[in-house]
Amino acid sequence: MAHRTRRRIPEATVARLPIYLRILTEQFDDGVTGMSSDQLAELAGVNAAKVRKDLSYLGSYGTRGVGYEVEFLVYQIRRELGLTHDWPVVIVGAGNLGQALAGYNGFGDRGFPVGGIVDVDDAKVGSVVGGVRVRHLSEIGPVVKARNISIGVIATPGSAAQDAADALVDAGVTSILNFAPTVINVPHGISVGKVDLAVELQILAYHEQRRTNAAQGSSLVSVPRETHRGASA
Amino acid sequence: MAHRTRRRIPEATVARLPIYLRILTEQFDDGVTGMSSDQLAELAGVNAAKVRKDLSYLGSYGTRGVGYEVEFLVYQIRRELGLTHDWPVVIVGAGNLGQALAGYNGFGDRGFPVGGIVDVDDAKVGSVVGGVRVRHLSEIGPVVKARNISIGVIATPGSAAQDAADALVDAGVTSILNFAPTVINVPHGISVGKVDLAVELQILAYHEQRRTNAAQGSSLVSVPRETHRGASA
DNA sequence: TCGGCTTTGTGAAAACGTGCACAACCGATC
DNA sequence: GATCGGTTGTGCACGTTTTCACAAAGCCGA
Ligand SMILES: NC(=O)c1ccc[n+]([C@@H]2O[C@H](COP(=O)([O-])OP(=O)(O)OC[C@H]3O[C@@H](n4cnc5c(N)ncnc54)[C@H](O)[C@@H]3O)[C@@H](O)[C@H]2O)c1
Ligand SMILES: NC(=O)c1ccc[n+]([C@@H]2O[C@H](COP(=O)([O-])OP(=O)(O)OC[C@H]3O[C@@H](n4cnc5c(N)ncnc54)[C@H](O)[C@@H]3O)[C@@H](O)[C@H]2O)c1
Repeated sequence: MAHRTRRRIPEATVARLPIYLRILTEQFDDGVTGMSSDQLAELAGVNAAKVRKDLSYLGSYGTRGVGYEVEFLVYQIRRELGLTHDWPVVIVGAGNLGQALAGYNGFGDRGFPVGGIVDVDDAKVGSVVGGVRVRHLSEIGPVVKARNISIGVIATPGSAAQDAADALVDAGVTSILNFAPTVINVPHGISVGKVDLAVELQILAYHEQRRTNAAQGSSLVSVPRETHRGASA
Repeated sequence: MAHRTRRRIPEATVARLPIYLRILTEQFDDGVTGMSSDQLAELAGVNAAKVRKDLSYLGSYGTRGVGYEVEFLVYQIRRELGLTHDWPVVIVGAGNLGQALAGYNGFGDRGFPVGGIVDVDDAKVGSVVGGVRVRHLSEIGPVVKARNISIGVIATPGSAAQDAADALVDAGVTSILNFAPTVINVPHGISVGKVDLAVELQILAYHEQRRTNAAQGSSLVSVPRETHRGASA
């Protein structure tokens, strides 16, 4: 019987499964066939209970008193994440980043081969990067359809990111990974992931700043902030 | 009234402040001087109440019935994030990614100039990328101290990431941004951020897979991970 | 000064995520 | 076949984050 609702995995868990997967794959390649949640937790840098709860969403695939069979777990995680087949991606923007990504093997190696690259710059159209010929943005539709691509990567300047997103959606892509430092709007039902370097660095800066403030200031400080009046600054 | 403990901003808020900051800065450059939480929320793709609560951690800097003064808010966010001065970074690994990062202006433009690059490959040591000369990893200590660097970026292969992290920590760096697909161990008190391409793509693959499963299966609504924009408006 | 309109700031509730603790269970050993 | 050490799977309590909803507050025109 089909379940009434398809098992839904918490977003936080989905974000950790790829990490478990990578560790388990490495361990298996090293000849490790079985692991406990404690060992996996250690390698992943998380709590063991969290590992068990995460894995429990896949089903009860562990053996009490023993642990998990690595190969089987790899298979289950791959299945759950939809990694049983390749997901070709199309890259929009063949600049520094786009070229680096296209040439990066860790991309195709993990089941995400570059199925196409497009740009608007005629100087770049026609050149070959990472073994793929750069096409013009206007050809994105056929490119996407030819390989049945559903994931797009935006590597354009921020000012062109929304255009790129629109073009991707028009072409039929339903998931987007955005490297441009811009919030993009997409219709309902399209998934968007983002990688924003400046945000990551600024988060680190915040912690750095707290650290130094805490070190030099006395620990009892309260910030005497005024009620902010006419701060026309 | 006065809190004994230093104001602590929730991590989720810290992660959004850089986005608000970027939007506000752009708007200010476009001549916008005032904004309501609704407008900012629209541009940031989040809920307006969340914007207000986030900003309230900085203090009460809005004006009821009017909104926020953009320039003042920019100043306050920058101050809170510790962006009132530059944070030079040291890059470990001068390969494809390391060179792309070093040559990327959006890095220094936002207050994170590349203060040094190190590698172990003698063929790369001595060359100049992004205006900075590549030094040997063994010189990382002096490089870090010379410019009082506290943030390090790992752009080595995964197999060398832990070594790179250890070298960074030894050199005195207290925050690390890791681009290698490896979990790194660091002593207590060191902040670590990570950017993992494969993880992001695999999260998208999961949602893609659910979508297609749902389409052929029952009529259950799938909830995308991070979709913005209402259809109307 | 007043009242109507707008928007903030924030309590409180709901939703989500984490970690403890332990019963249930497995395999091994005697 | 009973006992034992070891590990899973999960109920529960706790912490964090999001969202709602509304009183308080500012602005403006009458
Ligand atoms: N270079 C890095 O190390 C780095 C790191 C992090 C983030 N980023 C971000 O990645 C994006 C790209 O960076 P980059 O260094 O590759 O820039 P780049 O200028 O080298 O490349 C941008 C490319 O996009 C193309 N382009 C412009 N408008 C387009 C459009 N509408 N459709 C298709 N292509 C279009 C341009 O022709 C160019 O080839 C930027 O948003 C940047 O902020 C770059
Ligand atoms: N290239 C990309 O587009 C891309 C994208 C995302 C993530 N990554 C990740 O970034 C990392 C680097 O990728 P890359 O393509 O630049 O690889 P790369 O092989 O081009 O460069 C790696 C560099 O690190 C140096 N190195 C090796 N061991 C070192 C050590 N112990 N200390 C200092 N330097 C050392 C090597 O000499 C080399 O110059 C990898 O972990 C990769 O998975 C790359």
